[in-house]
Amino acid sequence: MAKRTVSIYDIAKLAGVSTATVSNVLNEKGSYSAKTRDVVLKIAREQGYVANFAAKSLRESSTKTIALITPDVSNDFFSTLVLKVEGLLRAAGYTSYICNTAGDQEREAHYVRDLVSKQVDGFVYIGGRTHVPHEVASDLPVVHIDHRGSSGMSREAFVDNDLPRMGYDMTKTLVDHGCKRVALVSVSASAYHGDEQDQKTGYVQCLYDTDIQLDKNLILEGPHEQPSLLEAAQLVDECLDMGYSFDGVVALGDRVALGVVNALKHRGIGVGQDVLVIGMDDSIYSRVSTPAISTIRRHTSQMAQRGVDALLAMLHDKELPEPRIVVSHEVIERATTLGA
Amino acid sequence: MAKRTVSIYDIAKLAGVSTATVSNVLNEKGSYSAKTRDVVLKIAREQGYVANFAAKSLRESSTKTIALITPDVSNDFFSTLVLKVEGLLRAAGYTSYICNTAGDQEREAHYVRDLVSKQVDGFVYIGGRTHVPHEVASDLPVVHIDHRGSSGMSREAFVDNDLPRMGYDMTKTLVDHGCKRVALVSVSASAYHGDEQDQKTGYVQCLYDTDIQLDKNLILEGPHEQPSLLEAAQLVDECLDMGYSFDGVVALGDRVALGVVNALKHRGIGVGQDVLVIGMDDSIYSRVSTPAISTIRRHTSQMAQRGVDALLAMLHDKELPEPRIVVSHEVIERATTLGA
DNA sequence: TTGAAAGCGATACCAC
DNA sequence: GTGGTATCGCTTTCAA
Repeated sequence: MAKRTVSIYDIAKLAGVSTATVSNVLNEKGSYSAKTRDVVLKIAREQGYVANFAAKSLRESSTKTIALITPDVSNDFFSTLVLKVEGLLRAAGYTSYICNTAGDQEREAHYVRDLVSKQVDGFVYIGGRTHVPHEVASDLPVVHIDHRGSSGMSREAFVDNDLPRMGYDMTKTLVDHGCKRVALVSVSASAYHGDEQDQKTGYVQCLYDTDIQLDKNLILEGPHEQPSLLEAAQLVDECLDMGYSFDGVVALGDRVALGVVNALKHRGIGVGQDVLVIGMDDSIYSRVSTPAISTIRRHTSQMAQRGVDALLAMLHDKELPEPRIVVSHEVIERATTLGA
Repeated sequence: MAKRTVSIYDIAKLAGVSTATVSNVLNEKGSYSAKTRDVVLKIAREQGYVANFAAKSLRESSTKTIALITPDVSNDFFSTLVLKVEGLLRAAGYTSYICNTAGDQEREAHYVRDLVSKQVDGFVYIGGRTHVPHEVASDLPVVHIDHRGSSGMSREAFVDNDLPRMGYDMTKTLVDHGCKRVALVSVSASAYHGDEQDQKTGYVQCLYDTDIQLDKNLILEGPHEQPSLLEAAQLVDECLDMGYSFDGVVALGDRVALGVVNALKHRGIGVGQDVLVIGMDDSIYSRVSTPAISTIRRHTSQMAQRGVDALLAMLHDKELPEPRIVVSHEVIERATTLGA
């Protein structure tokens, strides 16, 4: 293990050739004899040579690196998307830089600056709601996946679900099972307050379409200060303590749904019988629950694929076929709406 | 928003000074008049100037970037550690590169090569078990947190828990509550087979110390092919189906514990009454469960802190006070050992 | 206080 | 097939 980092120049000297030739061999470009190639490769291996990425990207003004910006990697839904996007990018020869903003706009702005400085080739926003214009001299392509907001860049694409329809379908599922009083529970991080208004629109619309009277007391919205699980349980408790009742719950998020289920179980209310519950995102939380929670599957593979496709198209300066992509979703029914 | 990326040279020309002066102003180094500073800063801001990181790190041969290598960011315990380490490093002026190896040694080797090429200043391994010697010319400091394996680098530090003692304490907790037949359930990723042997040692030792006969039929070990939750449930089912019985379960991991709890509940066995269960890591899984699962808290903040301290010490070429750091753990009792 | 110029490591054009 | 050399953007030394 050499102490000092070995450069292309060292290889050239040891091999008795020029740096140009070494570069050619190492990158399999240009032409060189088989003998030269063997010598160069052998010496490079012996010396533990690794190309200096800084020099390379300075010269090529490209890093083959994409920044993934997400508010919360500990959120199962986001992290799934992040992992899928990362995998697809890797397959396309790009490295990903995963940035966790924790919903902090200032931190995000700082990140963006840093990333532009680090010469990333593009941005992918995954989840959340931010509006941090990129106030730096760059013209990088940006893709937003399940992300409300714009970067102000000229080359942007958006991949999303039809959120109002999602809220509609969740509500409709409960109504179809006979629910007459459907509550809505939503816990949003303070930084994203109002994050889930689109789903709420669908909820309201569905109630209207099915001639169910909207009851404002059944719209339970809370900030995301403690874990959303506890927050949700608390909202349900408060609602019931005040004497309101419901026979169905649309929970905007599986974690929220799990909190609701726990609170109901705790009160001896039959989840899946007395009260039906549906969550959102088909995350681990909906599956570990007993009873298992009905939810909305959002087709993350497709979202990741479409997003990466759009990004690659922009990176290669191709025509963008569709700047706003809508991916379908699907209702997954489990015990909390089907009963035992 | 300028189209072309603006360099220090552009700023210098516009400000009517030299690049050296611009560099000084921007880095608050050397000396310059207040007037020069104001002009330079104003122009830099107007032009949306961002330093080219590649050029900077090429010149300084330091990137102020640390690579964090972890097998599985979707594991709550690892991701907590990753986030804490990242936070501490950020506070110290370092950026983190988060690398998810998925337990794949080849992928890890590839990563390491890439990271050395990218001129990271150091490595932190978080979790898992790998032994990928760094076969590249570098002499970077490496810290291992809850990670079995060595990089072969000359400057290394290790932060860990006392794993045998952990297994011992888990088992002892159950025995202290009166358990006589204690099962051990372990689900390890195939890549890390035998990952949890250390805890098993403690389990065996505890049984020996408390005069409980070790029953090999109660040691349930499975590979981690499907989600460990299901795997664990299946192991429990198989064991019971074969007619073996137990009154306590040491589950090596909270996800495993949750699977065990679900399987037992499903059979109508009173968890916390008929059978006591203890998990490990104090992750989200132990808290979302009903009944809540007793577990081992591993003091991740302290692990992160000690690890980062060691890394910074090595980066600054200080004396390393302690190459092998052992962090304490703590038994957290909840409903699965305390009953309702 | 300011500036000219060398050099970090790799690439690529253009001679040979 | 091979090599000399300008170049990417920035920092830093040394002189002015």
